[in-house]
Amino acid sequence: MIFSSELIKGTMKTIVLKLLADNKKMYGYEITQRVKQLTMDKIQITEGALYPTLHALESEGLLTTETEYIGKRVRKYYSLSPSGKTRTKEKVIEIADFMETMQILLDIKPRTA
Amino acid sequence: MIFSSELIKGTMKTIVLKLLADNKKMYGYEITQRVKQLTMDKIQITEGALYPTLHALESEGLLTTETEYIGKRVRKYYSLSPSGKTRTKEKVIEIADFMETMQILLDIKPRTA
DNA sequence: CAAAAATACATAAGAATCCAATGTATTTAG
DNA sequence: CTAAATACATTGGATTCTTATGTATTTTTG
Repeated sequence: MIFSSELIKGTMKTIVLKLLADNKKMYGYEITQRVKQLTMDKIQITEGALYPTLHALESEGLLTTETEYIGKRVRKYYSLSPSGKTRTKEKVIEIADFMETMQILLDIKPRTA
Repeated sequence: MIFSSELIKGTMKTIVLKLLADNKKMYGYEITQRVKQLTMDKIQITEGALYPTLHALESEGLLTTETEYIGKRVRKYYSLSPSGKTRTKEKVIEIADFMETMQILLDIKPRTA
């Protein structure tokens, strides 16, 4: 099952931020592949969605970039800025809280891990 | 805390459908108040968001309506159609699955209820 | 009782966000 | 040598919700 896109709306930024928090630096294509792998293909971040998001986060000052050349190919690495780290924590907490609220509202029992 | 609106995007329809599954019939204003109450003010569904959603669900054939007069005031009740009931189950399962995936991705531990 | 708040419906313009499609270019695998 | 994978990016469009506005009735409160 691939989740309908409207569910992913609103979580894109947080997913990207969280991955960068766990991995120090990543480049765009790597992010799409990592999400695909971590979610067992349930969430597919397309490049048309990712790159605008990365640019938006960068212009908000949450990300910094460094460019590397792999042969002749450009690779653009993204990392969290200090404010990016703070914001990531806030956003993860917000989603966690939101999901608890939704579980009550939709009467979903969380699995005991 | 009120959740940033982009999180709620994509869950509106499911919230409305689930409330109707639990309550047989409800009217618009009642839905906004119930959500507010059930979520302890964390989710506020505005009327500008709700009515278009209700009309969309109705035109998809998931809801049926009946009008009542309370004094001179119109009250429009919404109920699930048979296909609405089916769809509600599907959508709740989808969100439950999505939330589990997000918990893995964001490394969130679900509370043991 | 008059004014304010709550109840109850609704629409319209706009912002935000993501998707699909498209484009370019390099590298690797068959 | 050709196809697939890697890697960047933009554009137009659809969807979805917000803000603002509008109308009207009923209830509460000073």
